[in-house]
Amino acid sequence: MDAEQLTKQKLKESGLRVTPQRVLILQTIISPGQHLTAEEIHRQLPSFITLATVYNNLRSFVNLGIINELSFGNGSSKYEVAGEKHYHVICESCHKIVDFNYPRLIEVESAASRLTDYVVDHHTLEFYGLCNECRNKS
Amino acid sequence: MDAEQLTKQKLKESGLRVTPQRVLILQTIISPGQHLTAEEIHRQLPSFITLATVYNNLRSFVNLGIINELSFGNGSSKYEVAGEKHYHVICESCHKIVDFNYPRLIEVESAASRLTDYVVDHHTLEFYGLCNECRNKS
DNA sequence: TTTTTTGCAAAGATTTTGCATATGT
DNA sequence: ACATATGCAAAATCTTTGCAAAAAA
Repeated sequence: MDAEQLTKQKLKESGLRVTPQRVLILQTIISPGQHLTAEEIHRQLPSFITLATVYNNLRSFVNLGIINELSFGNGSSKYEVAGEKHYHVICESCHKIVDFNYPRLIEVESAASRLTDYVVDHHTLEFYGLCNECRNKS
Repeated sequence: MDAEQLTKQKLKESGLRVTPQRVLILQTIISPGQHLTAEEIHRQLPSFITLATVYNNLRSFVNLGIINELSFGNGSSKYEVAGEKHYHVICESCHKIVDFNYPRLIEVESAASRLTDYVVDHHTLEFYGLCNECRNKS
């Protein structure tokens, strides 16, 4: 089954109608290791797809757990396929994101639950630094 | 030395002019355990201080390392005094933040450096769950 | 044919900016 | 006096929304 079929199936499973817009938006995000902003996704799509449609669908996909939203300080988000859990390493200069596999920090999470009045159910861990290219530039 | 004097000293050390606006803004944030949005800070201040002035100064303070900015998905930030490093536990319902002390994850950071092409210099780790009050509500 | 989705343009929310005026040093 | 900060209103960003027209099931 090719990428288009997979995408369509994913939409059906989620109870969403299969529209060309959705198929194309999802296909753009679906390859692993991609982290795109709404703008970047929109730019890669044929021009009949509106930015508003991109935003609307990204929100649906996030709500249904098909994709993850990564929020940043500048007020914009990046999106990735939901799949294997992993952490992120982010370049402070060009904002490129790379996935990084490491055992989940479940004990730190338990400690957080124990030491605060919260029932903790997940956490986010992001590493910041400089990527190879940006290091060579400066 | 009282809070006002401490605040003024901090401003001078940072090379900033001591204006009443700055003293009041900084005093609002300075007590430990506080995590306020620009709006919340502004609301607590006398009305002669503009929201624009609050934003401008928050940015200066962040750049000078006097305070930390915590960014969120909804596009708004919260601010806290810079001081002892700690992690945060965030309520998914009311967004209340509580500080949480735990040894820094330096080895995970080294692993991130080692396993990616990045030179990592810091990380952020946030725990999400429900606070006591919100749990009792639902 | 019924319900959902799209596109458009307009509105929202948060944050930044330009410039004249006021203030700190 | 001089440089910097403030206030104001307007602009900039990113994202959401209302509603009529279009498309999916």
